Amino acid sequence: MAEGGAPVTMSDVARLAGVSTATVSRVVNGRYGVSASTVAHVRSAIEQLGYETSLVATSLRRSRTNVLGLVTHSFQPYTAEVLKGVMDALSQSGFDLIIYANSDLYGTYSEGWEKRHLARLSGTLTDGCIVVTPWSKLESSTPLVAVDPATDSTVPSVMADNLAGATTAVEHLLDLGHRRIGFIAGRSGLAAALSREEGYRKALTDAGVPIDTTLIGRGDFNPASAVPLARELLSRPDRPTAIFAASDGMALKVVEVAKDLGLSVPGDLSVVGFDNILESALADPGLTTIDQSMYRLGHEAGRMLKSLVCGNWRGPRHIVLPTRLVVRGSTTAPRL
Amino acid sequence: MAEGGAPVTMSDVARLAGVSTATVSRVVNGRYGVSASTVAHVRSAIEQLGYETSLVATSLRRSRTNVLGLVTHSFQPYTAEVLKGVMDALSQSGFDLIIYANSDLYGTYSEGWEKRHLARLSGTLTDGCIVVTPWSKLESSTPLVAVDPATDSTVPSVMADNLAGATTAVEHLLDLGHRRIGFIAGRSGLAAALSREEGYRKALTDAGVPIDTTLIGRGDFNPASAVPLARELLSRPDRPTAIFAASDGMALKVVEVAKDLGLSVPGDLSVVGFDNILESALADPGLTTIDQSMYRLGHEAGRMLKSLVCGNWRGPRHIVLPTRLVVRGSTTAPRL
DNA sequence: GCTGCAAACGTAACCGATAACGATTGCAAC
DNA sequence: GTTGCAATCGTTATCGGTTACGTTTGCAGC
Repeated sequence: MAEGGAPVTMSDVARLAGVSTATVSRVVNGRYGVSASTVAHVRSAIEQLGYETSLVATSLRRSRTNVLGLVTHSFQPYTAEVLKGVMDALSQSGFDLIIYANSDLYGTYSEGWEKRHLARLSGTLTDGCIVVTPWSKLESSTPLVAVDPATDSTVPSVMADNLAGATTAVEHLLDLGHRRIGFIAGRSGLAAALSREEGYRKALTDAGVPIDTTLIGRGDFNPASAVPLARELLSRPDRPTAIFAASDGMALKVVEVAKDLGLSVPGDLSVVGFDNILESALADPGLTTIDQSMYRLGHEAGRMLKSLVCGNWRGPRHIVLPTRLVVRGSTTAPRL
Repeated sequence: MAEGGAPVTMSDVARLAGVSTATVSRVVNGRYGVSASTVAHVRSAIEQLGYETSLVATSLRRSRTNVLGLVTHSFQPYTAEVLKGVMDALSQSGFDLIIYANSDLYGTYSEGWEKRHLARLSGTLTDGCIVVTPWSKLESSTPLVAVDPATDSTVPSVMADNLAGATTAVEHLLDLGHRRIGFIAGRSGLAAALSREEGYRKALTDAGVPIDTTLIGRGDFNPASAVPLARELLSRPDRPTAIFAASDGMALKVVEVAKDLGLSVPGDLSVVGFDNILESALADPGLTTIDQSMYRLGHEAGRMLKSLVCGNWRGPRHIVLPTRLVVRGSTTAPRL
């Protein structure tokens, strides 16, 4: 009966077992004060009708639901990685996870989306939420953890050490002997983009290399945005010998453009990215990049939220995870 | 106030606006019968308190929630593709999507999981559900659509034409001149695995090539399961000149094993997969495969469920989507 | 036989929102 | 002035499950 009638409710069970719904509730929740024979009757009635408690009704009555939420506005590949991390962190914890996705604004993103849906879930359906969004100013009556949040986030958060990662990336190029290093930035206004640019500047400054702002292009993390920027940088007579892009997606586009222009990578141009997405490992040549494990971000966020909900979180409100330089074929020493 | 107190309810709004909750409800739902000035008052109170309707309370009271569910036991990459398809199908439809993921059994899958959670959601929280699971025997009081279901599914479903796809794959190898073609099967008991094996046998039979059962290895769709099978097949003195694997994940492992054994692909061995996952396009050599767009499966499932919920579905109960042969570098004519 | 106590179970209020219904008011038509 | 209709808004039952509280029952102790 895939298209059966009304769902089985607790009162259906109570009627069949000849008891009140209160007793059924006590049996379902394993509470004290029900005789063994009554428990047996009720259980048999539950079995017979195929009864399952309604998440909605329970949520409404109880303050705790043992369900955590995850709210995100889009479903990029990295979101899936975060998700896996969260699920592993919640594994065997007794918490289930609900991911709420809105259809109306998919693609045409508008700020405030998460806020609305957070309010619709928290306090009722979920005991707490993980928010994967670059925007901030979130509030909720239940605990919140933001993954990769905006700069001014007051909400507990988990993010990668973008500053150190970017610094390491550029230091790698400097160590190889590069001095003219271009940079393709991410969308301004995002914490990650800012820190990565700061890391670029810091590494150069620390090495005593003056910063040439004409070597900096403003992308927006969208791979396509890197194409015209790379084309411009690489068409210059005094083109850079290396380019650091604030994301792997943009970095891979840089490689593409370089090849189009007849430049070899890494022979004529070294390229470093940031993120370590799957394509980077499989690309030819492999892309040297900074690994920020989205899986780990999700895992930490899950761990943190779980503890926050249980009221036993003792760690810092903001977690910063280390990054790792992954050297592949896209970088080498510059030609003399 | 990220950690505020109790959530704002409708009666809070009603109190502040000096009206009853009924009036607030009418304003929220844009119903007729409220004076313009009252509407203004209520709206201002809503704004002031930051009120949002509770999904839970609405679900309990109403029969319709405009929320659809998606239940899956694990989060593979292909699940994410399905998800994207579903979300696009639901875009601008007024339906939101909830994905329910259980933590306790993540990894240690047990049958019946979906059934329990379907019961907890349907009839209350969701107006209908998409189920991504190889198991069947599902029931629900609201419409259901299964993606890639088991053989005996009575539930409306969407799946790829596995039989035709597999037949095409093997025909491609036959056309190239191969006659000794190995096969690595998927987990038995799954509809997809069965149909793909049937396609393998059909193509050979149609071509008048006798079936050598010693060339068939039983994997389980898990890439790792293909390793020992490939090793055995390729260590034989009369090793096959081509191998068709029931999934890309397994096919890529076959290529790895072949290389380990000093065989070149496609020189010494042609390999065909099934699925067309991202890695297949990026692998070296590119993997010839059968494209079954998980995105499209999800998209069709979303469209179907939406119509089923609205009661205006006129199509067939079971949708079978065509597949497409994608020829890449991993296949060529056998050496003489 | 009466009291005391605890186990066992039912009753009813409650969670937040909705909708059927009833009550009130305003306004126009006769 | 009265009637009728429609607009407006409050009251209340209701959804399914939980829980504080009250009632009944059984049994031991005096």
